Amino acid sequence: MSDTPRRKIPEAALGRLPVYLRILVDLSAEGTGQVSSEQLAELAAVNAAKVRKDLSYLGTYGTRGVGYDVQFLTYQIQRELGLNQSWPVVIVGAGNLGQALANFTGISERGFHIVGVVDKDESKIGSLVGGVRVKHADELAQIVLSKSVSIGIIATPAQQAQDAADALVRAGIGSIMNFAPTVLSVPRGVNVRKVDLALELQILSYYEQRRNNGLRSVPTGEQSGPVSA
Amino acid sequence: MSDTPRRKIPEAALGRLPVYLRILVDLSAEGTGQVSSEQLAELAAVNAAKVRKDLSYLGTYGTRGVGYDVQFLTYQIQRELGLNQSWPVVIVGAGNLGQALANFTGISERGFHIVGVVDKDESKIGSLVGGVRVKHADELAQIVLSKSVSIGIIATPAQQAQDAADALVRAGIGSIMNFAPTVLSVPRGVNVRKVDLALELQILSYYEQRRNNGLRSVPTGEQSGPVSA
DNA sequence: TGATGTGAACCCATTCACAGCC
DNA sequence: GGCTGTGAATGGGTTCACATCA
Repeated sequence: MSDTPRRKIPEAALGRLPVYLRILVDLSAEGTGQVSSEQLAELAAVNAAKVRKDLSYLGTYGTRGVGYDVQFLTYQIQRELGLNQSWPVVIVGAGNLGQALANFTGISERGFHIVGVVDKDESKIGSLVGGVRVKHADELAQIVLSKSVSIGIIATPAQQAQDAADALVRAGIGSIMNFAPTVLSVPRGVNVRKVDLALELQILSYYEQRRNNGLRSVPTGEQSGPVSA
Repeated sequence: MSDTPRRKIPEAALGRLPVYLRILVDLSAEGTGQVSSEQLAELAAVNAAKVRKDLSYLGTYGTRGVGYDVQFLTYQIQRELGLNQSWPVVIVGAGNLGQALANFTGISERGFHIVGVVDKDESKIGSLVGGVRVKHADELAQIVLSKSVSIGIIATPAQQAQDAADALVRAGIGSIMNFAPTVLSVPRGVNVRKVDLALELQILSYYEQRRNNGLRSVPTGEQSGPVSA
């Protein structure tokens, strides 16, 4: 009803909205004003029917016989994703990854800004990463509270990830992005997303192994191959 | 057949195998020899039936009434994922992210090793990251060939990601992990996986927005956010 | 006419529930 | 008795195909 759909979007469709969004922003930069589901599908490397169904969860924003207005659709997706506000984010862990994340311009360009980076390691405290000074992990709660942070990023080693999660939850954070290779245990209601590099590589490894089995011999000399008693 | 299942594992199940694997490795380190589907499920935060079905794709490796042998199951998962060999990996892009990835110990600890890092930026060439010297992007094909690399990681800015992909494919690589916020276009048969930080954050943002809507005052229909002035 | 929006069909993934084996 | 392995049931996601409307 009305034009603010509060029904929830299926997880799978939700995961594609940011992809469409980015494409729309690019199209807009090129001066494109209208786009069809077919074109969007092409650019996002998915099926056109899927695009239409995904977008239909937002509301009825297309024009039959014409397509979608790029600007308008951009706005609607942003609003639905909550990107019409800039979310303050705190990063736990100032190692390689934490620093890379803090310095990653894509974050601030897309609706988020880093308001704090904390670490337990005294030698890192005080250094400047991503425009903020690294503070001690003990100050986490204080930062979360004073800056009304609701999204936390865990970029610690695996051993400290659960502690970091606990601290974030205790501080009142509602959503966690976990870069540590651990399954976090958090109370019901806290959103967690996991990004795991090694895990993704291992999946690639599986497909690559299959590719090679049909085509060529084993890539590395390391070992005799997948089969061989 | 029989003992070596060459049928392909469903994508969804495949994505969970590395999670089980990591848990098994941890269990083994603690000296645990046997594990039940129930315990594994608990640790992986999934349903026990799912664990059993997932593992059943590998073969019949459990013992009814007892559970799974940790060592043996570990080996079987590793073998199925192709992790009984160490895959050489090349990284394109030596910026913040590329450096963080190259220095990430989790990679080398889990069946992969970095054999090359390339960049177009002259100022980066020659510097040492992750134990290897950064070379010019022109040398990519030569590295891929001489080291039999089949997995490439794209850690460039969005604008250069497609070029990087093209170069990797031309050099004969079969699998690509894409960290750039772009939908890559590659020939059929090349495996691509995308890891997109901003995209994941935007999904969190959606859930966080919904959380706030039910619980606290809305971050204001228009903006003003959780912070407000 | 041309492209959206969507019921219906299809397909894959998850979960159930129990037969089978230790 | 206990726990795995798996058919069968369920549920979600994708795709089809067409009614609908600018």
